[in-house]
Amino acid sequence: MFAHSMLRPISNDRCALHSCSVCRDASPELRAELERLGRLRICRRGETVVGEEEDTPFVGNVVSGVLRTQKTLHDGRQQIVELLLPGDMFGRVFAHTSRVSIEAASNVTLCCFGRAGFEAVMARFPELEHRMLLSIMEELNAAQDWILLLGCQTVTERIASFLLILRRRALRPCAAAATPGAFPIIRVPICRRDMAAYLGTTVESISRTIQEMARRGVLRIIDPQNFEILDERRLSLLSGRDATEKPFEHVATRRASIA
Amino acid sequence: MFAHSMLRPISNDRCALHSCSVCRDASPELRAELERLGRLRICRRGETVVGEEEDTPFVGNVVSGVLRTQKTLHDGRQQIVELLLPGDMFGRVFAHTSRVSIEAASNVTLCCFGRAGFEAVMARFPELEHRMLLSIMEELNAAQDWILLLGCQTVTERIASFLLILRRRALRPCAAAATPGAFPIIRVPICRRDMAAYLGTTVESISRTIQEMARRGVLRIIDPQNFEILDERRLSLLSGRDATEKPFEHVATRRASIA
DNA sequence: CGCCGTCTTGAGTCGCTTCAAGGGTAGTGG
DNA sequence: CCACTACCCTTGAAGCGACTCAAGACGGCG
Repeated sequence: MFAHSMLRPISNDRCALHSCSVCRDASPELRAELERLGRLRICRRGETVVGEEEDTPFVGNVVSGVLRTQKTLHDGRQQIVELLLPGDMFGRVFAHTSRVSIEAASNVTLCCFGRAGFEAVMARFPELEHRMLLSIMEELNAAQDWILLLGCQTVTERIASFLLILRRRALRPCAAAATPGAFPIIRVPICRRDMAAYLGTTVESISRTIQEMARRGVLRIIDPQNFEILDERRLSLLSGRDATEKPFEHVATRRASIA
Repeated sequence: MFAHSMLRPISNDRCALHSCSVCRDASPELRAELERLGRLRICRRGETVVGEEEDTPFVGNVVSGVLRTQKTLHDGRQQIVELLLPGDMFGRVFAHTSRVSIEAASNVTLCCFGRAGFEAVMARFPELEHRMLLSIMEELNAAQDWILLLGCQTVTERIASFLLILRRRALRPCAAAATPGAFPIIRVPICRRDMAAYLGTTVESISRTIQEMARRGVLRIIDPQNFEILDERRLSLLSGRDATEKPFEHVATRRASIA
């Protein structure tokens, strides 16, 4: 499996992520250490980077493209647990076997560090271990937010939330350079099948819901992966997470109306 | 709110958790430090320990009882994100505002550390920071497993999984002393409403499903919180996570039959 | 060109929620 | 001590959101 991938020293092709992820604000010594250890790797869409319940030979971060981490039930049902965009880290330090499979949801470029080597650097640079702690806490926050989404939101709300999350990420300073000035455009970097596996629904429901949003003038479908947001306010309301909503309707009915 | 709680120095009532959680295997100096900092606190069922989006004044671990961490949508829908049992830690170090509300799902005893003080100890004892990293990674694993459960399992599967998870926890060496020899009995430490909010369903569905399991001889209902497992094999099959299931049925239909 | 994967759309079905009602038990106060 | 309230759990009936199944359009690639 690894034989299919390209591995080459980072020195030839410098990692562009100095301003993101683990390298951001790192002390010069630490950064030098990481650059020495890092190797660029290119994977094609669909390729498996680390298998479920497999050893984790390396950790790293996404340079370009999208990685998905997913779990599979014995009968074949799959759930995407995390989408990793440029700047995100993948792989678990100190975890000998992975609890998820990590696969390329698009063609990706990765910056990989051998796990053992990375852990050795962590031991020598407490700032790196601290940074990892914060990074994993952030991941945990995102996971718990996803639990809320899957546990008590409708398909419409999930899709609206997802689009808004993508939008927020795209507007972050780090990624802004990649899409200059294209504010009302949301680019979904994955196919419907992955959206469905991430949002806990089906491709058909996603298709129907997005078409319905377009019919109501919330967005315009440029092509299946690109949307122009026409009414951000309404999209936010559809997400069920709008702060300006009536604060408390008094105690819970579990489902919201689709309005 | 805090005025309702009892706070007293741990020295009077020694924390019984030397063998669990952060204190386990800690060096004597670190343990002394933590004992100095820790304060026992008792909360009655329903009490809020830390509110959503509030400051986190302390972190700590559960001594007895059950804590729930939950998120609330603006329209009142709630989702329990985590159940914290004896030995589990609550609160986030380095996180100034909590992303969840932490509430007592039963009467609980907590061992609390002031957050600032705890962080100071972490700075002086790298072993503590490392231990926290591992602990949060474990939490992340659990959260991602819950995403799988909520994203693609039926209500029956969720309930069976939940019961088996409780069972596994009860059998852990740490907790085993508390329930000696009562192997086939599962005690559910929370009410139906909390189960529903944790499993992403409704009290009615839970009630129906459990009654159905009893009718089929999978378990016997001793009382609403206690069940005797009559057919663990079948319960495991119902959970949809049995390892001995046909490994691959070939690609995914999203829902499983209820068999 | 023909195959394959992706996306869309329609029709039918069903699992689960919603709504409604009843019994049981704990806690409270007269 | 006993009403009285409140909450918890259960059960039934009805409705609906989302899934399943099926078919067709579109586009890329060997």
